[in-house]
Amino acid sequence: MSQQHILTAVAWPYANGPRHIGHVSGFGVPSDIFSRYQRMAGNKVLMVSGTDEHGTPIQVQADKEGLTARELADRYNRVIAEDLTALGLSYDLFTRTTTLNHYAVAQEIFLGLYKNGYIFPKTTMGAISPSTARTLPDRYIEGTCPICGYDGARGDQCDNCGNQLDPIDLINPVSRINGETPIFVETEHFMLDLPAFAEVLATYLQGKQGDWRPNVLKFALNLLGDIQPRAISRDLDWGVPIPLDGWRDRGDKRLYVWFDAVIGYLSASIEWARRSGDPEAWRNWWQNPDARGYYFMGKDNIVFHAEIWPAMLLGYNGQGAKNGTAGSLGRLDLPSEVVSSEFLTMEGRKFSSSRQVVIYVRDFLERYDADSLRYYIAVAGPETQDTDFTWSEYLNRNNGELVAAWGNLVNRSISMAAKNFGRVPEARDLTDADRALLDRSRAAFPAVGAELGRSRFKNAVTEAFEVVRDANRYLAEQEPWKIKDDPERQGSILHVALQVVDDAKTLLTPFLPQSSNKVYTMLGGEGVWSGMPEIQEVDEEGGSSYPIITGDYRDNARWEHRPIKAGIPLAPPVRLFTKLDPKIVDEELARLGDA
RNA sequence: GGGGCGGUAGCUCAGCCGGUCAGAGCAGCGGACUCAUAAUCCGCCGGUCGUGGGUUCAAGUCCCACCCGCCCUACCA
Repeated sequence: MSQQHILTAVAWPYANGPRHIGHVSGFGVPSDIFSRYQRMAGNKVLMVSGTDEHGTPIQVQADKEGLTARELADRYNRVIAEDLTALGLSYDLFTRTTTLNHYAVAQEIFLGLYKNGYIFPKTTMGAISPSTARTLPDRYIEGTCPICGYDGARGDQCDNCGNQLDPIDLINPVSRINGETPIFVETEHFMLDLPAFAEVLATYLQGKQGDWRPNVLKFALNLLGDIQPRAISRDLDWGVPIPLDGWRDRGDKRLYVWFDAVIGYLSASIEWARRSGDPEAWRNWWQNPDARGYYFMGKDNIVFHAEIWPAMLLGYNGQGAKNGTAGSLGRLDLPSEVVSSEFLTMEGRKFSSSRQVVIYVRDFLERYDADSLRYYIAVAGPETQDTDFTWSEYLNRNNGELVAAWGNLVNRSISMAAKNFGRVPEARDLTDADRALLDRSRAAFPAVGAELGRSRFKNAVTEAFEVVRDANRYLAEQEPWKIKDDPERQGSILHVALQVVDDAKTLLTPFLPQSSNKVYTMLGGEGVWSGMPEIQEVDEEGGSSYPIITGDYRDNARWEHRPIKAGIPLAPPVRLFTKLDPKIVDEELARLGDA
């Protein structure tokens, strides 16, 4: 097998509240399916992420709840980490942006860019709140539109006439946070010189032709058309300090949250290496021409991952128009692939926490199984276009596909064999039909694997399920229950069926790790088949502690057919999935807001 | 305002470079079977592929316009 180093960089969930199933359908589940497959295929995967905890929205939410930003971040960091663990997402490290390590790495990247001349200061006009002295971002200001007279216009745009606005032009501008009138003052910020990377970014992106999903590539290339310098600092006290003399100790200037958040991929890799006992190990994924970096996110993040983050890396490496030299970490690799998902909607509407058009991961998992949600997202999620989540569709998928097709295949095969033989029977004198099914299931490994390798999860899971359907058809045709007078033939049929169940279990492991582990055990497997993540409490330098997600994924799962052994004892099967009562559809719909 | 994505059977969705591309699953209808969480298997029904033009021997599949849904973005002045 290939033994390639693969970095799975998963978008960082924002810690201003719990995450809903739309969020995890965009970054969480796809990235985990991908990582589990890559590990099974023999590659060395490093899957990292964490909570994104800086920025104005966190501060605003904290003010609303009467907490400090840090307290709010602590709360939701823990909630999110627990939810992602419950979903079975196999992070090597899920950390957070408020660690000392992250601050240090983010500042190092800033300094590298600064020294190479890709960051410059600039004075602009900004709105601040007189009572708190905090800056108000444009979208937190509203007033009357100077163009159409609409009185609910936001500082950045009028929702009524669609025109772009400058908050300073609004008539009667007020803060959306507390209603007071903002004042406009000069403020100095640092800008990232994105135009200096236009050329090299174009070359980089052109090289991805045929590799990335076309919509992502087209979008990214298009951005280069009018690329502009972008502010990477904010007037805020909650964030990473700016590591320059005269700025470092200022309480009112911080790095822009997006600037520090994308650096998390690197800082988390470094933190993982330190915790693994080999502090230099991260370099295998970041400074290795044979390594590949896959970034998973929702479509709203493409600009940050396909343009800004590559530009930051290029600048740090000294590879932009102004050249320069690599910083102290050394030259860093750019993303190999940016895998963007579209958006999930909820019963035909946008997810909206305030309108209660939402189902949080936690609430979902209190009532339903993680594998069941993972399956829905894999087979019906927003992979290449927006898709709609409906409870009735979820019920149908769960009951019709997981329970009736796959769960039932496992159940009928094992219980028949357990009842009649008490063990895996011998296979003798295989017929053409037997061989056809066995060949077919074995051939699914390269086919399904190819789809997984290019992040086509919907195709992959559909193809894996074809094996399940073929196996059910095989049993219907062979009718092993009718030939009790010929135990040899009956045993052969059941042996074939169990072999294909075992193959299908392997093929479905990236999607359904928990239930696949059950099948593994039922068929006599020992040890851990597919490793599951766990929360660990770790200490920060200086005393405080925080939860991380990590896990031991050196498990037995391999992406290959394995012959099952005749004679292995079989017990009556346990049920893999829970059949849902149709009435849950109305119950869940009743929980949604009307709006 | 600019850019992007999508609009395919009742439902959820596949359809890459134009020519078995008109598909899958579910639902519905009719059969078979009983090992299995009344699960499974077979068959049938079902779409002028958002609208209107155009290119082509040939267009969901390319071009133009329009309608609808969604996403991103707006420096400086």
